[in-house]
Amino acid sequence: MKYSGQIRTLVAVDCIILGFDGEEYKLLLIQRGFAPEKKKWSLMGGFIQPTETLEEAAIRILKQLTGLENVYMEQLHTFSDPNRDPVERTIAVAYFALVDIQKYEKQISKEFHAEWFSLKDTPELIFDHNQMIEMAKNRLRYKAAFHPILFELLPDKFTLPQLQALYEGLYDTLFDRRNFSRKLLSTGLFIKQKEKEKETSKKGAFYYKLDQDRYLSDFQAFLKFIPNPDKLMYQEA
Amino acid sequence: MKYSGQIRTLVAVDCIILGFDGEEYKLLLIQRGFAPEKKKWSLMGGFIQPTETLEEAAIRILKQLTGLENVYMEQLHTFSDPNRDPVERTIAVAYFALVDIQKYEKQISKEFHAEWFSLKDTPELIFDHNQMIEMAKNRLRYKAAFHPILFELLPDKFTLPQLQALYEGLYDTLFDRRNFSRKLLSTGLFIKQKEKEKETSKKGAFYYKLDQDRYLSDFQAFLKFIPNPDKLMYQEA
DNA sequence: ACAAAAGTGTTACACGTACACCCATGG
DNA sequence: CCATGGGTGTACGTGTAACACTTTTGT
Repeated sequence: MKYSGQIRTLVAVDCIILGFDGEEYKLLLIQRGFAPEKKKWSLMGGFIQPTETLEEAAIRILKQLTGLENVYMEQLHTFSDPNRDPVERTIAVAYFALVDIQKYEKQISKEFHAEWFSLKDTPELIFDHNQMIEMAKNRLRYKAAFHPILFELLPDKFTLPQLQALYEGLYDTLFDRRNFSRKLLSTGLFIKQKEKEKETSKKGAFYYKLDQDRYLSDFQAFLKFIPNPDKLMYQEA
Repeated sequence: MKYSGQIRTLVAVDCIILGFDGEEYKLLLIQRGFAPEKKKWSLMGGFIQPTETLEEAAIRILKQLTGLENVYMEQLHTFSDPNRDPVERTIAVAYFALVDIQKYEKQISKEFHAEWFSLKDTPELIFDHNQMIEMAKNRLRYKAAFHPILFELLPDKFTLPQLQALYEGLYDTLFDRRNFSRKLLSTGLFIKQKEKEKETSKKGAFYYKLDQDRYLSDFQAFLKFIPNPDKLMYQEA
């Protein structure tokens, strides 16, 4: 039995993959290998398969095209302009992913004509992909303001200066060193390491690691609006 | 020209319509008129048509089934479990809408077997609709904590006690009257009216109206996390 | 006159912000 | 030994939370 009198459409998944190289935000793009718009830069994308969910499709596509696995990913928005794809009507569900750029930088570039671009200087992309990226940027800014999410972009060990550069880059602002470190450390999410990073400065900066347990349990901690937020539970999904 | 070798699927739109009757949050449901699950309660839904966007489909469906127009609506999430609809694979894009329950209460109920249910006591719905509602609840709580959005649920004129009940209902908490009114009035979003509402109390409570201009321009004002948020622009879409 | 709900004022505390100094190290 | 960047401490102001009293009016 089927529903009658209704149209069926293609459903695509597009992944916005963001990284941070220590100085600025990066976006992973590929050169589209088939028509239309062949050779033009594009988000990683593909069509959903009969037995998988959108999440599974996004994970599959990410792995196929980049080798990346176990990365932070969330559904962003579904795009549906009837003419967004000139070939045939296609609904596109956009996901955005946050990855540790160093961990994967090498293996990616060769195999699939993939390349990291500066997020501030994104080329013109196919279809509505530029719009998707705009939305992803906004979502990330929004979410990072309340949730400890940006650590997904850093290596396991990172320094406070690195962390600060990460936040400063996202909001295009400068933070006071002292206030920044106090605020971040007061969350109790970080474990100070004994080693120092000595590449970038003479004194060296201590490494920190994320306290994974607290990270997972405190992810929701944010609401100033509610008097006693401790008693409430929030989750977006 | 078409993309070859790919499946096409049905795409449905489901609307989660929320209201507030002065005491509690309400949810508008209809009795499904066709198989499967005929007669079971369901969200308002329908299939996307060839030349419309998802947004347009949501607006169309809302109007067809309820007569409602010009209401607050935003895309919530896209659901894609391969077996979520037993008849045939269907991707569902959920939207949630906030409506002034009084404005439309009467005209709805008769025509389409629609009914308001208490949000706290939602019946068992078809497919994954209960899950959609859960997500809508969370999204609303999340968003209302930072954005002046709940006014969409109130009539043009409303009192501070009503407003407080609205917030208390959403977060299932009690607020201090004095602090609450100070905080809300300090936003400058409200215009005090000369008339009072005298039904519910002896003294009567002054009516307020939303300052539409400020409402639209201050909608983004929220971020505590960033030192000088005035200089930044945020928007989710 | 009293009860019930609306409206306003004050104070203490916490948090965010601004700002100055000390520390460690490589050249 | 000095320049550079990392780390810590303190004072001030703003905003939030806790709390008590007055006002209005129907019965």
